[in-house]
Amino acid sequence: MASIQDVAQLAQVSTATASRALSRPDMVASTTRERVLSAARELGYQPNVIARSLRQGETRTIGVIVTDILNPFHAQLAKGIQDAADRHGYTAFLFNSDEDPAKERRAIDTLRGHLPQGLIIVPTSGARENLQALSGVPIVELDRMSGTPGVTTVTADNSGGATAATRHLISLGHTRIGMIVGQQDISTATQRHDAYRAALKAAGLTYDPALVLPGNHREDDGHRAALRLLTLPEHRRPTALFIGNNEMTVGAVLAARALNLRIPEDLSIVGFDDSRWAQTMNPPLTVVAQPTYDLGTCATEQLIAQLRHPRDGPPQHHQLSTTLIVRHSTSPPHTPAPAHSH
Amino acid sequence: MASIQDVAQLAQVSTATASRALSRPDMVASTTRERVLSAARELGYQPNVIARSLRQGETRTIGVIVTDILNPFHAQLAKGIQDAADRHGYTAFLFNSDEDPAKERRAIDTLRGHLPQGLIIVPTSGARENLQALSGVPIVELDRMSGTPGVTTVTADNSGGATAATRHLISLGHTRIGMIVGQQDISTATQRHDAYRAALKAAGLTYDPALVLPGNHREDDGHRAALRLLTLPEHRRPTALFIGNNEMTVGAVLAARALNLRIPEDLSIVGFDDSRWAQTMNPPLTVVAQPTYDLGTCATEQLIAQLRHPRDGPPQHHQLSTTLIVRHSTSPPHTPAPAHSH
DNA sequence: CATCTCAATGTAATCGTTTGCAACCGGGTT
DNA sequence: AACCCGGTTGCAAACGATTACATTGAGATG
Repeated sequence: MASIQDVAQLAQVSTATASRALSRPDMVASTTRERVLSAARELGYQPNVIARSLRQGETRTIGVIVTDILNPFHAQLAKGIQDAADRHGYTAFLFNSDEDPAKERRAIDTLRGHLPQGLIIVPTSGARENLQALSGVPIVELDRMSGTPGVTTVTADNSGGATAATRHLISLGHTRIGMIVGQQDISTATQRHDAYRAALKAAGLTYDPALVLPGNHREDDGHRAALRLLTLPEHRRPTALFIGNNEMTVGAVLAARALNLRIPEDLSIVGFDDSRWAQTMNPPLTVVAQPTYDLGTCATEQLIAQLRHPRDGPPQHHQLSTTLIVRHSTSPPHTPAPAHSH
Repeated sequence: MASIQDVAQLAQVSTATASRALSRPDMVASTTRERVLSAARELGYQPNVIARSLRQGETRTIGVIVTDILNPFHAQLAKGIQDAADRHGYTAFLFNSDEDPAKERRAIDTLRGHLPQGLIIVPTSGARENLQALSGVPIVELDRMSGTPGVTTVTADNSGGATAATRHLISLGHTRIGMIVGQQDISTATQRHDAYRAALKAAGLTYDPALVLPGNHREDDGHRAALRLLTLPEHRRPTALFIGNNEMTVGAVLAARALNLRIPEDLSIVGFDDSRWAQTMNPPLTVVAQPTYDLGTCATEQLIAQLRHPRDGPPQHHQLSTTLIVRHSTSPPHTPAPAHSH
């Protein structure tokens, strides 16, 4: 691999001038500049980022840690981040924590050695502790908030989305609305849960804890939880489910199918986060859509702005709006044969 | 960030001993070693990978370029690669070419500056040219083969899969089997196409070029192609479709639905590559499944083996087997009302 | 014509590590 | 007592870029 020494030698100048010709064109005479540039071209010279980073103390690299790259939601976040970073001349280093604090810790340590100039992270429940190892590096938390002090956050309007979802079900006439909620220590889960509860209350419906089950964000958690909710005795079984994340929604839909419940006739379902799957499943799923790709780009823009002009002020919190997309998995509840006239 | 100098100073040794204590424990007296290690621990020392790479000329980094991280197939490849790389102490640098040779070129250039020790790539049609910039770096082509000389390849058994898919449809009694095939210059597309053709021939069926349409691997290509095939006059319309990749299959299914064709009664469909979507769509899709994650890990193992023991022999070609999974999107053709008695 | 100025270039230090080589030391051998 | 040996350690040179500072030379100024 050609080094700048080779370029300098071929162009008959010192490495200093060669370097300047390439990165500070106006500091060198035009004739020499040409000589250097053509030498570089001839040798296929590509600057050694490693050496440059070492000298300059800046790597033009940002770290990215998501919890599950196989989840299309995260894949899309990652793509938004990478595209935006690329536009600004930064390289994004992508890691996976698999929702496991220990893996997150390892990712952070590996990252640290690479001297990232900033970090965008979808935090696990251990993030608050793990992130202490990275003091001095600007951090943007994406999608969730771990409560780490001083970090900028970029999230979706979870409350608004959950409120809209719950109101939608209420307006259709549902009174027994179940919810499958994510981990208690993940901000998105609690926000959605709180909003659901508030919306019920605002409509004068009672909040029934028996209709709310926790899950660990994965498909089988959704499956298990849905199975329990949907096998309650007929008069207590929820006629609608609001499910707190995309993966669990898949599990819940499959559980409903396994029980031979028709959607939406026997059970209305609203999921959180739109996806290819939600659009093409049968029937198409009513969901709260998030601006996923934009969440990624927004986080990146924020981070890079911060790298350019280091802030002192309090950390910022950006919230992108969500949209309820009504498809065909929701309808008025099917009133059971023996009319229940109050 | 604490450097090795700080550690050395705190432990009252030279940087040389500090370095050795950390990376060549047996070269230093146990008491000094302890002193250094505890100093390192106390300072939270994390070696600067950049400086180390510069000195050693090896970065313990491998580049990864896939064509579309949003495609679950590629996301899974990426995960397989990252997990395996991690196990061997390598860091994977992930890039996206978006199926665009120019972007692939840029990714390679960026990568080059980071001095990756090897590259795993799902090549675009321009790869053969683009890869010349990386001479000297071991390369493994994954999923597809660009024809670049000297590179190791790790692919799925496309021929076997396509053969099984076609035979399955034939054995059900279909005689007009259409195919939507990927780009001509991508090896997976041509292999699947050739096998399909051969299987038809072996069964004594004629290959009808009008039933074979090309697509660019994306959903809307599949949609468009399927629309054209399925609106052929009744007696020429295919009763079954074999579709050459996962994204296009989505488009084709949606096209069939738009035309109110029932699957499998009016149209049998076999897709290539399994997915969550294929399993949960209605009806569940018959597919040729690929060992996606394993393709990723296999590629990584191959690459790392090569880094350890540089080869001179001819490049190796590994092929992982595929499996036909029969679900409910395929059935015998529905004989039209006016019996077509031979 | 001496001096000053400024643009263009070169010299060499620097970033944090690793590592070849030399130095040192204590103990065994001759 | 001189020598050697092997285990520890330190000194200093790399790696490839950038950049503070020194140098050069040509043209402008007095």
